Amino acid sequence: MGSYDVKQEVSDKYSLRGRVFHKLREDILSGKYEEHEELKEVAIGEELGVSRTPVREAFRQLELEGLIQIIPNKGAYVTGITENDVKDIYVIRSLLEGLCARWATEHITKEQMEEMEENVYLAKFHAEKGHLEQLAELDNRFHDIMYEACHSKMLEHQLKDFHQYVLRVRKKTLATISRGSASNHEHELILDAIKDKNPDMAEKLANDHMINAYQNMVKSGLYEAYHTEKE
Amino acid sequence: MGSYDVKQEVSDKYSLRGRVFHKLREDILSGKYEEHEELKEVAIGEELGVSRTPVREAFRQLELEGLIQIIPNKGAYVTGITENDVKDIYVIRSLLEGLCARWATEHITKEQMEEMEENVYLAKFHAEKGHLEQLAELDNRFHDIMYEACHSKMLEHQLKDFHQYVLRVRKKTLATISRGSASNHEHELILDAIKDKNPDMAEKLANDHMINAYQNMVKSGLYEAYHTEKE
DNA sequence: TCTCGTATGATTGTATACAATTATACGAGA
DNA sequence: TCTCGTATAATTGTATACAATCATACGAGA
Repeated sequence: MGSYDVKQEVSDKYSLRGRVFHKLREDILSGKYEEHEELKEVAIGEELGVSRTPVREAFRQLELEGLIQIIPNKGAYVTGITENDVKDIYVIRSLLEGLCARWATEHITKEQMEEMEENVYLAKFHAEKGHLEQLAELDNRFHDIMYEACHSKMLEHQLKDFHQYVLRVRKKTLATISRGSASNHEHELILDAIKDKNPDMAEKLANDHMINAYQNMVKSGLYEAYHTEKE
Repeated sequence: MGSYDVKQEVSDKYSLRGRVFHKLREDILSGKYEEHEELKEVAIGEELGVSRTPVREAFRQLELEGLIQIIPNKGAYVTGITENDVKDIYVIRSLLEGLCARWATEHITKEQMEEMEENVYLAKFHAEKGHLEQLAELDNRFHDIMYEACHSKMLEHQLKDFHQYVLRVRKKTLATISRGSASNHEHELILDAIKDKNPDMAEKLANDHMINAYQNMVKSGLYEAYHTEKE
């Protein structure tokens, strides 16, 4: 594990606040709440069986993630995530994943390199066997390794944030073996570029990898099925 | 104002939580606390004359910003910001400001364009007069306009976050008239590229603008004077 | 002397009570 | 009927009380 554990993993799951935070984020991202809908502390608290305190703390975090807007002494209103937001995130991620790959080329450790190789090798196996669940897991892990390997706390933080943000959408996009297989092949190319100490190539490949992931998502129509808003 | 007011402006200044949040962020960024130093809720509360509740909520926000790390049932520890972090932020910002300029070229409104022109014109005046304070203010505003003009909630959010993050450092870098003047000239070039509907040029100029800002900061030695950590 | 377990204190997690603010409803006056 | 002001209710902001967890100190036993 990297020295910088992303927030969700360290302070969550075992606290009420963390559970509330994740539940609300999931609900907002999955479209349970209407845009501009008001979230009331007591209502959420009762629904989840907790008091207002953890709910309030979760609200503060959601606000910082841009998922809700808190107007002092008034209320909390969901901001939601639109199709355009997702598109924008993928373009931004494309740039940052490229930078990450570039920096990883310079800073990756022997251990990280070995885990990447193992990851790609294993993924190839699961792709052939049609193991979607494992494939998705390995895909996540590949990116996490690269985030850690880039040796930049700031960049790692940003990318993990975005990754979380689009996780639900992304999960569905990998739900086809063909994309999963293609994705893993792209991972392999990025890995080779890093091995060859070719930062330009690594950056470009990582750029393309994100764009491909997005375009596949749009093409496959899985994304539209997920979001049902009118734009 | 844009449709998406950044969090700090909406829910702060008038709440204890907001004040605590800003105070702690300022203290952490300015190096008041040692790295890995523990922040205790009651101590902070007493120091600022508030109860634990607003302190806790501020902690949750600081954690999400990556400035502190909260270990459940243990404590909150400052993460701080190193020279490397600042360098990374500027590189990341360089990419994102470039993307922002590109998108602004496509989406800027007539009103935003006019405000940009006015901004550059005014800044030229204040640069000649040596008005540092106004120059810094206009510089901030120029970037804010561009963030709004790019018409991407996500990108605007990210860039405003980073902007806040390095604000203290940046303020000092503009504290020389020569850089302020050069910076404004670069703004003018970006503005011209946007006016000419030349996204490639706008992107490249915005990239360079950030890199220049960072290099000037390093060269001038203002940054080293600010941070006193051993790396 | 060392180790381990227990007890005590400190600190955070959560719930609740109270204060402040905002929204709404209702009625008086024009 | 309309407007405005007041009263009331609802909601958030803050403080505090209590519960749970963790760290430390101390002493019993080997």
